[in-house]
Amino acid sequence: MPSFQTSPGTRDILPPDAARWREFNAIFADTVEAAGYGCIIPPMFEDAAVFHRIGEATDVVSKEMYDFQDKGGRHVSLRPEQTASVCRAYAQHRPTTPWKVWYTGPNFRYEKAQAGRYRQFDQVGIEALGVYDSALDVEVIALAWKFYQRLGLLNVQLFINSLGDDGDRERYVEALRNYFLSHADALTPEACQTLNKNPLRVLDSKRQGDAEIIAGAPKITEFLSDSARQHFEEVLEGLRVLGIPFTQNEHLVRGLDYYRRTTFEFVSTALESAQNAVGGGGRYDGLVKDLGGPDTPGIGFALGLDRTLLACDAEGVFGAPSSSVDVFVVDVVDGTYALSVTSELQDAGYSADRAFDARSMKAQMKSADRSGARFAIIIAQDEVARGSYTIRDMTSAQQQLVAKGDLVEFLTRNLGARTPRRHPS
RNA sequence: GUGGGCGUAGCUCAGUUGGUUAGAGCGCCAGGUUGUGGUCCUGGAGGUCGGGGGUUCGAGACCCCUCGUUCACCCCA
Repeated sequence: MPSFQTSPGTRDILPPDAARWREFNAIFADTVEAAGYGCIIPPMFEDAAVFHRIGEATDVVSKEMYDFQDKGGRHVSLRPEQTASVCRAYAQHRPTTPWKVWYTGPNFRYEKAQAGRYRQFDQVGIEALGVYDSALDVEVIALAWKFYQRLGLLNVQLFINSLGDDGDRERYVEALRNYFLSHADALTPEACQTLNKNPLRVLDSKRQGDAEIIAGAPKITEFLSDSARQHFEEVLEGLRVLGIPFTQNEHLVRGLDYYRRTTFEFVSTALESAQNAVGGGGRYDGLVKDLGGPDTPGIGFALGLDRTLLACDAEGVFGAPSSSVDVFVVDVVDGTYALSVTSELQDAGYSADRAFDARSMKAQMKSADRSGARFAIIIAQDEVARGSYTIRDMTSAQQQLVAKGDLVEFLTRNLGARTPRRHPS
């Protein structure tokens, strides 16, 4: 056993998996930037009070916060999500609206790890602030849907619900509380505890014993104001226009207290583990105001990177990219030729690797094979004397001599032209 | 936080009712007429059996504690 290993709920993402993560983020960025969302990078920790706005009664705040006092006595917390940070950023910088941003990065929750759940977990997401229009709800949901499609996921189901406005939500919660209290003897003890903290979340119970009572509970739809109801209808109609299939679920309440009106969740039906929600989001029209900013509507979603990749595995799509270099330089002279040839080829835009420690030609060829390189460039005394290097095509095993000054031209002919990525001047 | 399963080589795992120097496959390294990979053959390196305590003449096997991991609950992505 090694002396040190990763802390519980954290892990190393090694190659080639990390390359897969990068690809995941790149596809996400392409998808949402095409709709006008700009990248935002909020800090990984901030004043714990920012996150308390998520809701004191939520598990995320009451028992999962990674909070501590810093050396200056400030009470800070590692972010458990990024929505609150984005709203804090909006209140702090007051950008013009609509303000549409996207993010990626790790979040932290002190939970016990299990399949698809970690203490440090990555999410990608978008937030759009300053717009009440239901068309924005549709755009946000559609972008998540589009992204899943681009990954190749087929077995993702969209559940959607409306929690109404502030007043609707309060009246509904009250009605639920009364209903559940009158049936408290038939509920599981766990559900009764939840009832004390937040009656809404009793609806979320997966326990068999609660199913019957929940089925008879009042429906949110009966409490929606006319404007909230109309807004919701418009969202559903927009989804139909785009041909995005959805299932209305009146029990979808989600665990964060700031949600208003539209809430939605993406569930992978390919996942057999308990954590099968791969993404979720909704409107949070009061959150910016709660954080001391102007009364500003907002909507967004977050997708769990780890879970979405688990879903990809379950469906056999979006595998880790195969990593390979263009050429592998085998130098059995003294290693200095490999040094300059790899450098020269890299400057020309080709990826080139080599072996170290003056290993035998056989050993170097083995490394060349493992590197996945299409060509091995072999340099021994003979080649040095001739000023031409042996190039071996690793797939056909054909070899030929190429003058050392013609290497780039040879690769251009066989692999296509390349130029290294540079910052445009 | 609660409950169940599991910790033996880098990886996947064997290891008989407790009994000598703990094994295999894969991977890695080195050889197989010294200029050549992917197949094959031979050899080699690599383990304080998660850690600590206990029972015993003797523990990788049994007991306790602990740490880690995994699955589930709770909750969430």
